[in-house]
Amino acid sequence: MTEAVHFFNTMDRQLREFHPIIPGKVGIYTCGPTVYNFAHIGNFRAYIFEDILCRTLRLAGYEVQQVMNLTDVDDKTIRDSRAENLPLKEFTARYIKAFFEDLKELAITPAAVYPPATAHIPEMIALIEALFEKGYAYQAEDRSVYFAIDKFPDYGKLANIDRENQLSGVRIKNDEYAKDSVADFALWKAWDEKDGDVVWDSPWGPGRPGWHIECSAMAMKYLGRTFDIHTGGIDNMFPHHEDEIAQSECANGVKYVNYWLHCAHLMVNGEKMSKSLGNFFTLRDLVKQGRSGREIRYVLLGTHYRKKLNFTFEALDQAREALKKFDDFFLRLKSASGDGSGDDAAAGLAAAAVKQFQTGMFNDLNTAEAGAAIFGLLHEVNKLLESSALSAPGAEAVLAAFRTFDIVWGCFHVDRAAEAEIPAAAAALAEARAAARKAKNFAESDRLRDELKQLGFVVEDISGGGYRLKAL
RNA sequence: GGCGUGGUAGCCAAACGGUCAGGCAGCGGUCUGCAAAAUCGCAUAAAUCGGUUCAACUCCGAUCCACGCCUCCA
Repeated sequence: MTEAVHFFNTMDRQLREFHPIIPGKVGIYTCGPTVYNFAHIGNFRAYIFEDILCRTLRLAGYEVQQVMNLTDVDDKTIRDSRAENLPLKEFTARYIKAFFEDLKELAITPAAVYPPATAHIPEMIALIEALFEKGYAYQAEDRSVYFAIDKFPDYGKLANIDRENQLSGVRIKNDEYAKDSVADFALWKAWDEKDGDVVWDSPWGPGRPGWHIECSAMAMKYLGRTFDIHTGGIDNMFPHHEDEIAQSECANGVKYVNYWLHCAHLMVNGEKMSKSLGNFFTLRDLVKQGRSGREIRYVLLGTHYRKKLNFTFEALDQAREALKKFDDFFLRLKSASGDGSGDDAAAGLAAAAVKQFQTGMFNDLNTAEAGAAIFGLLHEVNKLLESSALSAPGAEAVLAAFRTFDIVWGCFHVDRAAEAEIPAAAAALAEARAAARKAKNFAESDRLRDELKQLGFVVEDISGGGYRLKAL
């Protein structure tokens, strides 16, 4: 059983109910990283969006097969590996490793497959051969192989690009191109000196695949000639995705993708964050500054994926406060020992909140609406806790709702295995403070509280004489 | 030049033609030895100018501003 979900399909710019090719199953292809550097959080905005998408589909009852490629051969990987005098494979391995570490830090659920481009050269060659047979590919004087976009009348349908108008102003160096038309893109790039030892044999001579063909070949290998969802950053829409469509549909004669979902940019100080502009933070930078993956995840999922997100440190501060609030809430729930008179109410509130949460997420991933459901539940249940109306069963119903939220949001960690370990020294101080307090020696108890703070712990008194010790 | 997106309170961010978004921060009260946490209450909106309508933040038009794609980019 699956529930109805709606997505905005870039192809026709409409909100559409999602219908998979095979009932109950979804195949998703995502353009992954080019592994020539550490990914920055602008990149991770897209990966978080895709993670949220997959998790939402799972919540709706789908079995999700996500494929994310690793572009481990292209102009930049070759350029930078040579600059460091490293074999390409060794160079990219470093960033592949870093990428997976970063995914883990952000609690991104791994895709089913991460196919590297260099392991799929034969598939790419086969695809180019098919394009040759059907007359869509040609080899130019520079020995590279190009796709002839004039042969594909649908070219531009995704990005809504009109070739005639498009090409006049921008590209003036027509004469420098060996290809027939300036817009034609490379399927196979003939070897040149700059490529060094990065080279494969092909029916057209030594060289390497063009970037676009990598994705087409791997997507259809793992998901079939037509699959459900293709995602990526909006800047990949043209030309990359447009080119994928051209190659794939011309080679196969069938529709390539049913739903295209594109994520808007992450901005910093009002400008796109990108490697080429140099205005980027890597995840590592932020972690080094004491920001957690959890906080960053919370910030990145807070804005609707089709809207630009302006990244600020203030937003990270806000995330920290909000998450702290939830952590505290879970602790109080777990030790709820009221009279139980509010348990039924809590269960009802939890069920309603889950429903609203789903309504939001299933409506084109409206995280803001889902968030309102989450905070609403927090607020109402806090009142029940305040009046000691909640006992274990009621509290458990609420915790269960948060586990459901976390299927998608992945940042609450209701059942984090161990709470931060309390060192013996801190526990002793807290005990001493409790004793001083009991003896109404408040000067001493305040002094001990300050000492605890030095150790990184906050102590909160609970009415009735108890206290709670929390890591700062 | 072509194509496209957006401008909501101090900050972040939704829905919706008529009734509350939500969060963070702030202010006042309750609780507390004092705090903290929680809780109750409060305030601050819809770039500008027109139009449609009984009614517009929500629809239409114009203007201004910002940003993106058209070239490697999530």
